[in-house]
Amino acid sequence: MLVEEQREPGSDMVVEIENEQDLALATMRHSTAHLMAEAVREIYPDVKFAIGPAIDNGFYYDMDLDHALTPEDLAEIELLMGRHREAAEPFVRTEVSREEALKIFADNPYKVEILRELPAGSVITTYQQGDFLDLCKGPHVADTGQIGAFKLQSVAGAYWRGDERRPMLQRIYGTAWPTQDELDQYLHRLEEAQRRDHRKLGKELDLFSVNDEIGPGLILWHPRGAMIRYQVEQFEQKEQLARGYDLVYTPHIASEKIYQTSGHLETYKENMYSPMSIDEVDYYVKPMNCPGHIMIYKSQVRSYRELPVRLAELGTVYRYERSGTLHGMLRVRGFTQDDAHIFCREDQMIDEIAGVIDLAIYMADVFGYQFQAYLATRPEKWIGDDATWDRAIEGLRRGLEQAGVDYKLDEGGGAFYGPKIDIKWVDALGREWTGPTVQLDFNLPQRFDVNYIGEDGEKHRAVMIHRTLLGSMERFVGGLVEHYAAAFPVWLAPIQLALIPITDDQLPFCQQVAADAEAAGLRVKVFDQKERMQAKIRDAQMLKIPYMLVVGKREVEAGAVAVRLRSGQDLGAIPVDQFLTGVIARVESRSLELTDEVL
RNA sequence: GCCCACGUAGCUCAGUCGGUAGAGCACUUUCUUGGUAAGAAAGAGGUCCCCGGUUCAAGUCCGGGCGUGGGCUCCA
Repeated sequence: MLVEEQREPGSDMVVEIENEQDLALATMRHSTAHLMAEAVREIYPDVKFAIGPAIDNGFYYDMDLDHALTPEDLAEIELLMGRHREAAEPFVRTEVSREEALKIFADNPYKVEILRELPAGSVITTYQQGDFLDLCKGPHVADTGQIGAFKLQSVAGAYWRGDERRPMLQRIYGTAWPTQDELDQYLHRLEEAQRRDHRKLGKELDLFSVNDEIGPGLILWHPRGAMIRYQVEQFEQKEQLARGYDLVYTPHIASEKIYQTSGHLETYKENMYSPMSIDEVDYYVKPMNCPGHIMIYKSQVRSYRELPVRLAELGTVYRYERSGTLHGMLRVRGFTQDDAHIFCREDQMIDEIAGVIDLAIYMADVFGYQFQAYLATRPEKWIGDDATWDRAIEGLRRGLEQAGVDYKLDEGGGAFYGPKIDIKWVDALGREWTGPTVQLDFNLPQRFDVNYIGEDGEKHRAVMIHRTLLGSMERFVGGLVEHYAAAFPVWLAPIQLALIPITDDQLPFCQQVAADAEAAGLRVKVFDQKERMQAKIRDAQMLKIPYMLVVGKREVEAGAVAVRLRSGQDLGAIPVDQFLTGVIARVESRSLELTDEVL
């Protein structure tokens, strides 16, 4: 395993270090954090620094400061940083005893707390550049002149030690790169990400909204967004049926009895909404689909012959998420999971796991994502016994190998009730998204006594696998919007064809083509408003409609359409039949591209 | 929930020192029938997020609430 996570007091590098280059970059970024601290202290001598690690793409420093920092302050700090960089101040490393260090940093409660946690005899290092001295394990670059191009990005609040009961500190985020060119490229990537923001595009293309009066974190799917979701759902459901899953539906509310048995009222209550009383029994809106699926499994005595039982549901759940955590479609309070639970014998476990992974890879391929798998092992708090955990982790490992997937270990990242595989999708911008998860559960089968009758005529505990492929429809479609920058492949595009008559004389022909296309199952919009053709093309372009079919006198006479792609490419006139046949083929093959020799 | 910022027409945003509101797009009507990213004119459209306070006077200042955004924590 190459992943190494360093969490050193006072000099964290909260970042994956996989090679020398990563280390050099992280070192430079961490030094930039010190450079920033030097500048901040020059302006605000009373500042007390907490920790300032390197992170992905940059660094931050947490500080206790009475003055509330503004973006204007950041510009001033940057300016000072530039001067200290030009001065090429050497980073001087000094070893001191813990007692000496406690004296040096006596007026900084954060550094003192860090020091107190270190063993009494340990050797402490400090680094000084200019007249700024900091407690720090290092390493650092030789002098501030070695620091590349940087930019301070934002001020945010952050709890000391990430603990909401501790003081709220101010955190300055920055980014740093070896060269100005790389910095510019990074800033450009950030702009691109903003341009693709699903909240912005969702509004522009009329895909979804949230509404104050409906409530925060609750998504209203508009017709075009709903069409994308519908296509995704139909595709996935059919694929699951083909792979031996059975579809089920379970109620949105359930009595408290089931959540007592499942343990959710003990361990998950803070995420559940207040109950409603029906005939003097408390009913909860479901936060998870598992209990319902378990009751379906348990509705009859199961023989080893009928396993595995794979129950799938697009299950809508509601969870209380704290207001500050809500984010567009990516973090919401009500969402629909593409959930499934597989009940099987232990000897079927590896095949089932491999089967889920195979399906997950297929989904990634269809939507054009790269992916990275993680195997999450036993956390500090856990239930069950060693042997079961070992067999389960081995099962997941062999499932991954059988599916031929490379993976990284996420040591201790499993749930208390079982280990899991997480697959992260890597989108067009190289960002990771929550993707499929395959989770083994030792807890619920025991609580609900989930079993089957074996060949020996005895009861055996069934293995229970939770799995989701897309996660939730909200998060998945939100992610898709950003992945494709809302330029959806034809099979997903809410509107696939724009019919654009040049004058009203071509309107009847356009309406006929539209009717033919719709009869063939395509989604069409005729641009019949009283506007010039250029304006209609612009409208269609803004909606990112894959194919714009311009029809003038020449096309009507030829029984053709002039095909313009949303890329701006002009394919010229194509006979209507030939064009429709080509598009239908692309829809059926779920092609990610709009053209090839067929069109 | 916590820290910071923000909330003005359907959308994107102006609004100076406190003197009761503006643009572009979209919408409606009229004119225009135009060959690959916006033809022209007119009209309509407002609880300036909500509640309270200061003031002769509040979109503007102050307090509280709600919502949104950037983070912390958490997560599908």
